[in-house]
Amino acid sequence: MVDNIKDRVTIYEVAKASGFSLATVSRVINNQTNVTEKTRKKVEETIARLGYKPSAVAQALATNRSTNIGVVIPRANYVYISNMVNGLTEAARDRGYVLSLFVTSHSKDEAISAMNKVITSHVDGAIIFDDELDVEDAQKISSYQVPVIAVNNKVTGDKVACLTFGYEHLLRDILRDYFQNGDKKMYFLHVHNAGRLLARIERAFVSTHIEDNRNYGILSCDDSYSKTYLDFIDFFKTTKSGYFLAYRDSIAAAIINAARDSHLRVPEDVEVLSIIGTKYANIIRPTISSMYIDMQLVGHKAMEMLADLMEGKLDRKQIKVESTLIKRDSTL
Amino acid sequence: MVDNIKDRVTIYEVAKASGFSLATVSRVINNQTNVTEKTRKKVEETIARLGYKPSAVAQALATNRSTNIGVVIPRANYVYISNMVNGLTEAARDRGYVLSLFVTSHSKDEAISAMNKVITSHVDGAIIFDDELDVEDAQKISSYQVPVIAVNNKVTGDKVACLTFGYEHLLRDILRDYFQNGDKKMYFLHVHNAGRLLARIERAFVSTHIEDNRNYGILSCDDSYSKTYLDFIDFFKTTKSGYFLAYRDSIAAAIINAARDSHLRVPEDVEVLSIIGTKYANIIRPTISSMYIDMQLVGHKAMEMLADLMEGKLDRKQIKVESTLIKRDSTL
DNA sequence: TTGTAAGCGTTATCAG
DNA sequence: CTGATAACGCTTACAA
Repeated sequence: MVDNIKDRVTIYEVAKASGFSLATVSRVINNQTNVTEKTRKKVEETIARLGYKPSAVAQALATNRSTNIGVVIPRANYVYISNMVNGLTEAARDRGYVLSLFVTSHSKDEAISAMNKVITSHVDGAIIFDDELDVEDAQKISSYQVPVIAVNNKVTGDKVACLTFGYEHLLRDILRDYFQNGDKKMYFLHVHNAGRLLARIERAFVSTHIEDNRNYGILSCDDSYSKTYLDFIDFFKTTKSGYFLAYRDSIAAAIINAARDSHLRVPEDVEVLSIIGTKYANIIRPTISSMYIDMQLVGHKAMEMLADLMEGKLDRKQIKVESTLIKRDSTL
Repeated sequence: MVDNIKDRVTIYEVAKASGFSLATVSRVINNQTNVTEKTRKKVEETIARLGYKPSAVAQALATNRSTNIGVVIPRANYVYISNMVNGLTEAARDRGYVLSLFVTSHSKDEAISAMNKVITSHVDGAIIFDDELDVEDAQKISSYQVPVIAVNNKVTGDKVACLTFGYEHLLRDILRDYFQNGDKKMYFLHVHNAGRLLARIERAFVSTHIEDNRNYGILSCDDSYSKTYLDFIDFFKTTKSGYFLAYRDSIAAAIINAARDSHLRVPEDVEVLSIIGTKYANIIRPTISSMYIDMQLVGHKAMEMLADLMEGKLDRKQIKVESTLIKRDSTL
């Protein structure tokens, strides 16, 4: 076993113990070919015996590559973010990279400080999925020679590429289809400060209604299940029907539960569509129709783009992932 | 292979441009006191002008501290794990640490390889929450001078401490209480390979029943909503009542939905308790009674322990976080 | 095939 | 208060 009193074993000690030079040991570590099989064996044996592990820090300094990827996100525990992170970790691992997490907690200050840390951290590349950061920030970081993939943010530049989400198109289709066949007034659940994505979708909602000369409603709500539930218990005292577009499953569930508790039928009286659908949309009764993007896949794609960008062989610098409609029981 | 137009600005260039030495610039960077205000100003001005950011890699090599914490987890997108990770990131950020994520995908090989990466990565400490890793692994990593907090795994050692979850106690209380007042047969939902925690809880379930000379059932199920739902649709064709303990909310929801679709009443005919409760337990109808541990808090605690351990001032090397029962509508 | 030695960008220990 | 200079652990020409 390993002696745990002393400091880490270094390449020097391996060299000395094996009777070879630093360079040779280094070659063995890095699987270089120009080493005799005999030498390699001996060195590997001493490495195993001493329990030597190369220091990624020293390697990074020497090679100017850290094999670290920075990931900037507002929080780690939103379902769609953690799904993306999981996709990223898998794809990163397959390529030999390690992820470093930088969370911004939805504040601009934290976001700026996160960006600075990303730069000092000497990551080989970064994935940024954060509404607090805008085009300038992404470009700033790339001016430090850090290739960046911006998620949900249209940015381009020398070492910057982006992966955006396509919701508007699908939303317009859904709305126009509903204009044909549906009869309820449509409401958009506005959440204050819920970010660019929701804002964009809301704009699409509004403009489609205006273009088609339709009446619509915007309802402000809290990004919390309980609060929204209570608000809608109130709302349904006077309003007895409607088609509601909610940001996430939990908000959609709040509306559904409030509707039912107000003796309204879903979807006959009240229809609900969740914009960011997760697997929970399928568990809640009635199941919630939703727009869906596979965020694990997004993670994989983003990592793939980043790897290509780092190697300078990324051709398409803008990729759009389209959402799909998953029709369930909360809509007709 | 590197074709960067312009390399990063280094401390050398700042020194040259400002007319001071490396040492002085370094002092300014590190906010040392022994620098004239005038000098500091000048240096800071050049730093800003050149856009210089110190290299964390070089700092790490020089100081032998990376300000990185390794986090080993099976996946990033389980709700309770991502909650813990979010707690960790917050607590880490407050202490100036950055998290590096190592995911093991539930495989022993990946787990071993993750551990090796943790060691090579030169992290200042590690948090391990992974069932593939056992006591030896945690001790091995700590033999590399890496302080470790093992979550959900009782380990001790020089640089190792642990944070475990208390479910058994509460479970026994719940069961014994039910033995007094309840009348249904209790079933435990066994999920193959769902890890140590569930296995431990299952043992407590069985032993309590045996001690009290009670009849019980163990049902094997898949860790998937849809499969479990179908299984229970089948199950409820012959069995018309029961008290079911399910690992997670989604499994509990599958039972509830299957029961209702089989015209059984919840909780009158079928009672369900979720072991790892999340916020979704409160959204599903009927709301799901569950045992609960605040995983974000666990993240904070774990980081706090690690910080103390790293500074050699951790007194309690074993901390147990007790779960609480949240009584909702799926049990009587 | 192997060894020597010069970096990589910092910090830290000395002197001055 | 400031400046040389030697580490830190590894890679990589360049030599042998």
